[in-house]
Amino acid sequence: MTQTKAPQGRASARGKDRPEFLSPGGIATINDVARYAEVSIKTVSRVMNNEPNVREETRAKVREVANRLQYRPNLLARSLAGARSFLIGLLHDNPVASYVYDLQMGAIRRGRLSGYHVLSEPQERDAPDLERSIAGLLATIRLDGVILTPPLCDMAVVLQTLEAAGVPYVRVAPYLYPGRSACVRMDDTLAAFEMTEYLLGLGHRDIGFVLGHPDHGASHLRYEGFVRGMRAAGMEPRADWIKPGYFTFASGVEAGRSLFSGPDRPTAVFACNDDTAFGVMASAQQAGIKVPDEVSVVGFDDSPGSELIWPHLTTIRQPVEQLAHAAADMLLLRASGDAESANFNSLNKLLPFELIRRDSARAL
Amino acid sequence: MTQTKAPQGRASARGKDRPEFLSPGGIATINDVARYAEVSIKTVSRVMNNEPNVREETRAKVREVANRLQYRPNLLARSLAGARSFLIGLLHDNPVASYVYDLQMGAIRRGRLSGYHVLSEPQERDAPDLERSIAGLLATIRLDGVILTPPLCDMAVVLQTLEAAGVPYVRVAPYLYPGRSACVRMDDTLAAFEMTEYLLGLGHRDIGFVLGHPDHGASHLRYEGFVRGMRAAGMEPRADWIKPGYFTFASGVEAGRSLFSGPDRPTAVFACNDDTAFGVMASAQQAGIKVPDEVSVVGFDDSPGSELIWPHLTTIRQPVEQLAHAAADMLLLRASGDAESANFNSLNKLLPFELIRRDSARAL
DNA sequence: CTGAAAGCGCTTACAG
DNA sequence: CTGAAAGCGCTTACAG
Repeated sequence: MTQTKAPQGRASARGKDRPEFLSPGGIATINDVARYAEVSIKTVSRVMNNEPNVREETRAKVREVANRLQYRPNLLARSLAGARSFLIGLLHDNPVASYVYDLQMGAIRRGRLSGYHVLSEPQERDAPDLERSIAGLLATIRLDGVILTPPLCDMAVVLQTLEAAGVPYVRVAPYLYPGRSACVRMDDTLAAFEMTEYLLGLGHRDIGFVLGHPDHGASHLRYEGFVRGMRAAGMEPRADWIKPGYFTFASGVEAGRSLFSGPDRPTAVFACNDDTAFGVMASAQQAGIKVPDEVSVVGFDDSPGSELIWPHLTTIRQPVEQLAHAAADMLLLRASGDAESANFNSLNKLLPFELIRRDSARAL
Repeated sequence: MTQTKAPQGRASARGKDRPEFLSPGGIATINDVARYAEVSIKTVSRVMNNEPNVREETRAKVREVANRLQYRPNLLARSLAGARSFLIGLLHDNPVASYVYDLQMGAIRRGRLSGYHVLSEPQERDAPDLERSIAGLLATIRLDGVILTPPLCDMAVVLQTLEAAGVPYVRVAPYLYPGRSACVRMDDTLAAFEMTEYLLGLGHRDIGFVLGHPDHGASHLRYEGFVRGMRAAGMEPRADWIKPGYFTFASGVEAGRSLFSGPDRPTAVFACNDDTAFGVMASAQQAGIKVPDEVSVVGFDDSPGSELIWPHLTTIRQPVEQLAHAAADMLLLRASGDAESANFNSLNKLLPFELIRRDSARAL
């Protein structure tokens, strides 16, 4: 009963005789709480997990002791013993830092509501050992779920690896393999359609388009929206005004150079993302063509730079953080068993976008 | 010996009779490897951890089996049993997404070399329960180390909480409490000094300065560099040209509005970071003052926007990713016991910056 | 409503 | 050079 051992560090605190009083840097365990509350560790476990079948009086006592000892269940021990790891992974390979950052914050914020943590795992989609890398991650850490972002979310090998490991995943803004998994998206095609309508409404007829990276589904969806928008107005896009692009500033410069090379040029350019639009604007300025007086330029993303550039960029605001928040939400609901896992894969959430009118597009 | 049980999921695979053959989604454990290699789990453990005292022949056999079964030690189990968690935390509360993102990538990349993962943990510095939040994190997950970023790295309560929990930490770009912990930094003062010299070299004498957020040590260090640079040239900064700022675009606009309000205005403005510089440039343009023809503007950070804005921003490039890489390096060396933990707290690494001359500053 | 036992997949501390 | 035992801090499955 009366133990005289001095407080000890973690390594030496092994064995049945843990110090009677927690050492300064010592962290209380379920055993400490059980001992002080004079119940079994199973009862402590029940209280901490809000399980039923505990007398209210007992529950209160355990809570009080846990509070006093500042007890926090060890996540690692819970993971090892139980069916959940309280960890979700965010797999990404995306050049736009702000996009990845926002996704991450969304996942982290939703995770915190349920005691979950997020592991940010960059992956290189061209790496020859991509499969090994992901499979290794899943074997090393038992993730309760994974959020897959473009372009990884459209790679069969990635999906297969996750499925083989039996790890639930939600895809953000997927393009290929519809219905194969739970998804969270916004309607890229509709957004591009509306942006096209907006340009047409400003009187533009000669509209150029700069494609996005072909690996990213969004490139194709946005292009489709552009084409549909033109056709809905009885027009056909001019093939020589459709330029390749890679979601980069440089590719926007390149596209602009080509678009603005002769006298026969578009009065508006729709770039597949903001960085590309910035490049287009830069090349216009270099060519002495004024934006928006002589050419309107619009983008897609509402990235931080869009209010920095001059003139401010008209663009589409994506609910990036909310997408990841919703994805994490699906995963956590499933992990907690609240959701019907049966049709988990058919979940498909659509979030709204917003057309942000700034100064880079103007009536003809 | 001959088990007829069908492959089972994780939950039902408990007990001594694990399936003889791993189920499709099943993950090999140390027991599987030991059984197939006909050694004890301790020997497998030795091989996986590259410990000595294993016959080369035995080692090879274990390696072969581990490879065949695609065995990966379970991180959670290693953490629980051992002294290391293979997890490091990155605590941040910073408005600049690209800064946090780069730090994270640096930590992740260094971590991977040693099988470590990074937990990104945003914290609100003004939250009343900041201490509880961090202490809770540390109690929940046994982190092997924490990387502390500005402004959290200068908050006594944060340092105390980490120290009380006995978790080693490295501070990135700290300002207060020198020598209290291992640090990684660049010389903000010298960088600002050199930027000031550069402006002076261009013939500017009337130089305004926009301060950064007072919570961030970098603000003070950079201001100090500016003052020193001026004094080294025999000049004293004009007090009415020192404007408050908060590292934000809006505060740059505000500062610019004030600086450019009358005819008696500076010929150059040194903003404490890029976002602020962008704001200063915007307000110059609104006031009809041309950059760089009528006023030079320089920033600090080399953020993604600095090549987007027109004219391109002259600024200081910080080695952000490398800072976090170096911080993680210190932590991991310590965790692996290679480093002398004794003087760990006196480690202090200085990384080089670079003055990036672009187009926003010009000779008078 | 409560608890004793077994086990998660590893490492530690020892013994030989 | 190798292994048996105990333990990390929890949850699961079961018994009462």
